[in-house]
Amino acid sequence: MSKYECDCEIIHEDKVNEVKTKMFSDDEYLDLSDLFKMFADSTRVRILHALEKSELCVCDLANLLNMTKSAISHQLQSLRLMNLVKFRKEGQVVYYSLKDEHVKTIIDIGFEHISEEK
Amino acid sequence: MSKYECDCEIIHEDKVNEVKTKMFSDDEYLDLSDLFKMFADSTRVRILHALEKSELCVCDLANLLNMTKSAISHQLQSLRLMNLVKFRKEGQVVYYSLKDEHVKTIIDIGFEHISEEK
DNA sequence: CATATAGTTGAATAATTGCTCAACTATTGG
DNA sequence: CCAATAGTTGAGCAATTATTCAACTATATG
Repeated sequence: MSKYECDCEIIHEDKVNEVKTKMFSDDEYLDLSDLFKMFADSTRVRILHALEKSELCVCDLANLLNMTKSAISHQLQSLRLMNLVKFRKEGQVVYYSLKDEHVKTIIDIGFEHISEEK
Repeated sequence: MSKYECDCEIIHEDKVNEVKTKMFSDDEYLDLSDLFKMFADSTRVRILHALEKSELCVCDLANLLNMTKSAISHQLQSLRLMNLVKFRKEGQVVYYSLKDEHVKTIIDIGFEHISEEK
């Protein structure tokens, strides 16, 4: 079917077919890219990096990043939906923290990559 | 200065100040989020995952993903700019491959994270 | 109960961005 | 030189999205 929508001939059919067997489903790539979208905004990555250092409330994050509570809260909702942060409520205050170690590992490798560019 | 733009009081000033000393510069977070933008689109992440399996030309990728050469080429330009892929030209054919191991590591941890959600 | 603060939420706006389309370059083969 | 194919590139369109704004809930305190 690819042949009908792609605007060129297969150059290396064997290689393409072999790679095709090793690829995942479209849904898995969509899930994966949705996950990385969380790291693809500097506000969210700053939130994640801050939470890596300490549990913080919305107000703390707003002060740290010099942004409104609303802006921070919106981003925290996205991060919650992607299972990257968890929270606990104590009175009026909602404390956020990282859900697991994946976040730290991903950010660390990212920093490693951009450091090597220089 | 934060006090004038943030719409709330600092709740935990000590924690916030401590985290502040551990944070990186705004530019570094911008670079980092730019890097993760490359993984934040399902087309690009499929290209990267395919190149992890084998060196491929633009035509191969277009066939594999059932997209036009133009769309693939545009994405490859972005990936080149972010130093994630390299290429070699052989006649009319341009072969792309991954530039280093960071891509594989980042994708692997991403898959690990979304697999654990189920 | 009234007030103040922490936080959430939905709509709207502005900016970003992925793909298409058309035109272009480069290389190969007749 | 001409035709065909691989690949690139820029403009434009459509869709996505980050932040703002205003209204809202929830909790604590007097």
